Amino acid sequence: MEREKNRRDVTIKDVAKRAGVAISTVSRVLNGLDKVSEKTERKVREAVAELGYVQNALAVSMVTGQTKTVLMVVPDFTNDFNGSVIQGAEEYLKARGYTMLISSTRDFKEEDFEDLYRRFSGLADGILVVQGSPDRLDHARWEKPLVLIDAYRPQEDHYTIEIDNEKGTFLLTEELIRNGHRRIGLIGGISDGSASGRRVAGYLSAMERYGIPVDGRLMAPGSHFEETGSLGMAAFLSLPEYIRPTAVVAVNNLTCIGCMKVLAERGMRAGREISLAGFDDHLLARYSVPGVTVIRRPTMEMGREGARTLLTLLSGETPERKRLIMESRLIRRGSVAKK
Amino acid sequence: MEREKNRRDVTIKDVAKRAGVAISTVSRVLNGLDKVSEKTERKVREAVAELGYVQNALAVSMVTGQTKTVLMVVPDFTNDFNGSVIQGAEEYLKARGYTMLISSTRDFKEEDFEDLYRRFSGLADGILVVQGSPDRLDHARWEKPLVLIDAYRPQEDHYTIEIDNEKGTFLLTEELIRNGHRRIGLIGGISDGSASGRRVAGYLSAMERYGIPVDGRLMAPGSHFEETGSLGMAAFLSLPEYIRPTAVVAVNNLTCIGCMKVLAERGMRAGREISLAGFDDHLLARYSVPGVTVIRRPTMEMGREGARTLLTLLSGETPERKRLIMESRLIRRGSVAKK
DNA sequence: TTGTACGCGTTATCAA
DNA sequence: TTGATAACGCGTACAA
Repeated sequence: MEREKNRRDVTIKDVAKRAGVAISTVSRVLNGLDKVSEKTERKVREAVAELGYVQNALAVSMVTGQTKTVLMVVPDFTNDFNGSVIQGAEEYLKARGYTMLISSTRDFKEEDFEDLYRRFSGLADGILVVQGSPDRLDHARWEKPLVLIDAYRPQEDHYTIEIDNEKGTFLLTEELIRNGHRRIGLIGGISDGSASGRRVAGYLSAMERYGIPVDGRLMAPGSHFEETGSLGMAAFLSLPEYIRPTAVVAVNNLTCIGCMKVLAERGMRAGREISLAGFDDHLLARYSVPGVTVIRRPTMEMGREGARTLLTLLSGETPERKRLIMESRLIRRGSVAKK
Repeated sequence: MEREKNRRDVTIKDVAKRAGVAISTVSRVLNGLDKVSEKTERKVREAVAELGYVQNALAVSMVTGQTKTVLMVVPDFTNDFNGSVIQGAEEYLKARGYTMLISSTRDFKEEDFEDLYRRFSGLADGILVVQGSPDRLDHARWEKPLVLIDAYRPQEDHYTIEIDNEKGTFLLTEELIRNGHRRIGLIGGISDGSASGRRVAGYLSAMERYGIPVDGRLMAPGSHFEETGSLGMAAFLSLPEYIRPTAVVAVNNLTCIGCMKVLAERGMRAGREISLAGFDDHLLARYSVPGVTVIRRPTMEMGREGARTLLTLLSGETPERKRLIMESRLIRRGSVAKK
């Protein structure tokens, strides 16, 4: 069935006729560019109000080449880290007259992004990507401004908003060590040169720094999924006691949640049978009893700064730096027990 | 600074020239409408491939009057109910060639929506609103297809995707009663004729059904925020013991979380010092120890069905019913103790 | 200071 | 089966 196209919306032409001026005059008033006499300006504004005219953004985009729209790409919407980043970005963009298109891409495969680029290149002025952790996309095919959030790009081939991931796991591991733990497990993480790899590195460097030999059996690498956490924790718990870690570092929020799930199922508690420290200050970390020691990232702010950087790029200016590394901090809670 | 407008993208004109045909012919091939000889079709496809032509969606929208875009409005992105609904909707839309614009509106005030309507009426074909709970917007100013998710519209003035909210709190309250509780508190909810009011109603009708007099001191109404939960729970805990509720129903996920926060702060646990039952199967309900008895709603599916209904509307057809009431179920966990 | 007219990339109508 | 061309709504040189 056909959708009528001509809703017979009020156009600039109608306004011009009503105000008794040319459409170019209306345009000038609307965009406040050239000089317009007060009298005509008033006439135009009245006509606009009376007719309830609203600019057709599509038509504007056609001629200006700008859409005033930003595309945001996230792995999914159910992860509260992503939700928070989106929130920060959306508020910033909206306040500046930008509109946000959004798409989720669980896989972050090269070809999925090719599709995205194709579909959105005409629709958005720029793109904001929250990078699922193992990621090697080069994004070279997207020719417009691009900002990556939560990505690790030491080669500085793109603008990025990051935190110091290595430092994060370093601090977590150190915190465990300082509480007397030596058999410390690491759950999740993939040493592939991405942000995830930095977290693994942080664990390793803390161990080395404190002279604790790393035991391969206490490392359960994997993608940043809940299941990685559950499997890892379950595996650790079934190790003979003399090997079993007394404390665990979970590499991100999902793996941390997976760990807690297993503990819950077995009637165990973090900080009692085993200590736990993780990334991101999610609901469960904050309000479970005991709370979980975590690295808290400025999630909302990361979204906001990503948006800010993108708009700077869009305005034709050059942001101060390619990599913006934001502060995160260690939050101590009861999940870490003295040994 | 000026952003160059002519990225000199490949246009349909370029393809036409390269293929040695008229642009109208290229358009026909692309849209597969009229008959085109195999030979010319092949020529056109080759030209498209060689030039890497991609349609300018804006220009298409200008002439067709359709944007193939849907606007989704949510109160915020950090609430995992919203995240899950978005996920369901976005996947459905994307799979059908639709693009999703998104905007968050914490307030759900009439005037904020007026703005939204204005800004997006030219940009989206339809709108999908996840309604913050106390809501009386009539949405009359939005003239295109509209679907409300998680709204209560007995007057059937809009298409809605709902669950039976009254039944939800009824079941939760009943569950507490069956476990021997009689002094049952209700936290959150506003009896304003919206979905929130139905939840209050469910509590009241369960109490009545089981012949338990309702004590006004055990009702802590309020908006669906975390703070309503914390304040309510704190207030209950400070009541003298002979009045204090032995169990509490939290009216939504945030209020439930607020309750748990207070319990955590005081070293108390749901199911021990006080029983707790709530709405929505969030992280904390699932994995805290003990888990929380909740009504689980089919969140992802609600998003999907909302999108489906909207696309049905957009295709010019009429959905089977105005109100789609989806099934939710009670999940029993340790937060409810026998009395 | 204001108006005319062209162009943005596409679809759709009408001829050929 | 194909081609030419008028919209779509707007911004903007350029002319007046």
